[in-house]
Amino acid sequence: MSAVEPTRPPEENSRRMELIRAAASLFRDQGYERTTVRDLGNAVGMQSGSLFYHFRTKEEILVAVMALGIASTTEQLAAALAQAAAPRDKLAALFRVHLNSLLGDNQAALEVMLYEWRSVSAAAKPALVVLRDRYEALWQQVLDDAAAAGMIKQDTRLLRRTLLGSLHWTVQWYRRDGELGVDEMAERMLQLVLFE
Amino acid sequence: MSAVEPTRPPEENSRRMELIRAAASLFRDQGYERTTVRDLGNAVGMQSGSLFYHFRTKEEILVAVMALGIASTTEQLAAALAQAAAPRDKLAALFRVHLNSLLGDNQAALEVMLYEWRSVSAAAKPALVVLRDRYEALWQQVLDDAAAAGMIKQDTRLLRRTLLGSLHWTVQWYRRDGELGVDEMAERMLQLVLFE
DNA sequence: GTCTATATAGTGATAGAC
DNA sequence: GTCTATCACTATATAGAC
Repeated sequence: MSAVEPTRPPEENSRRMELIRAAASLFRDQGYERTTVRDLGNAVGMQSGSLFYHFRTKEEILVAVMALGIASTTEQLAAALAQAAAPRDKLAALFRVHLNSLLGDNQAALEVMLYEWRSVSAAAKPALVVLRDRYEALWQQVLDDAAAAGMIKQDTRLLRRTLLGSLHWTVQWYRRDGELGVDEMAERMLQLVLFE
Repeated sequence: MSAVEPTRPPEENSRRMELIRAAASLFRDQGYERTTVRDLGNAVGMQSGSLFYHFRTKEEILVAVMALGIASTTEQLAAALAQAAAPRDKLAALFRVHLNSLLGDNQAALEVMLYEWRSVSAAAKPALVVLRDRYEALWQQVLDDAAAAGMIKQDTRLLRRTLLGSLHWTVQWYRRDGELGVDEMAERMLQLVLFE
């Protein structure tokens, strides 16, 4: 499988990345504050003290989870947009990529980024904000193009914020065992914003 | 001012309510987990041990904050809907009441209800869910009427969830010191969903 | 109803052996 | 790179005086 993801850095398969992924699930399920370093060690089969060989603090783990969540989502969105030609298809990509990154299998990191923001220290925020702004800039561009094509409302800056809010909040009510699939829901949410 | 709110229970002015309001602010600003009982006592000028005369556990305070947040918002919405006649005015009331309850002065309780849900024990959730469902039922009725009148899209159940998500998320980006007032923003967000 | 004092348990992080 | 052992601290909650 090594040839499948040739562009990823080598740390992808390291112990450190294994820890980040385990932390993402725990932080999502229990919250950052309620997850102890003992929980984290347990999840990867090591003692809590050993974690601090890989990370200096618990917060450093949180930041790594968040950076992974937003960066990998941005990567996926950029790839999807590159493949889509029509404005309608680019719009659809926004919804589809975001919801899959949030609600899909083994996708916990983006949710942590969105919902544990308060636990990030002031020192660590700027770097994450840069990543988030990069993601939202992709959104803004697609929305502006769609508005120019007369497909959606013109108030695109507020529209971007309301749409992202709608999508972010799905984690609070979406049930994976329900009738509605993620891609299907992405399409229906897109329909709500299109003129026709 | 006692005649202004004649229907409120007597506990409104009690020490208990004072504590609930202080807790709402602290939980909103720092999060429930990061707020200690010492913080809470400090905020109302008492020792941490004294809190437990009024509440059995810290979680009981959280639940009281949430119940206040959702119940008082429901009350305000019901009152606003009773005064609005046209479907357009009822729609506007949904946005206006919700945003003011979330972003207005001294309005912390609803935000706590929305963002600290994970810290509520399974035993305490059902009672809060009843209150939340009552609030959302008001929304659903107004949206159904507006859709029947041809003012908004027909997929009103998903629309309710996306709109509430949009509104909930405003706390993450809205700046009270910015240019945009709460009522003005409510109107613009309404515009985004109206056919014309 | 509030205080002081404290029980009980858990937390993040460190030091040094291996 | 991981383990064992533990430090230093903080948390919620309780007991009994006032």
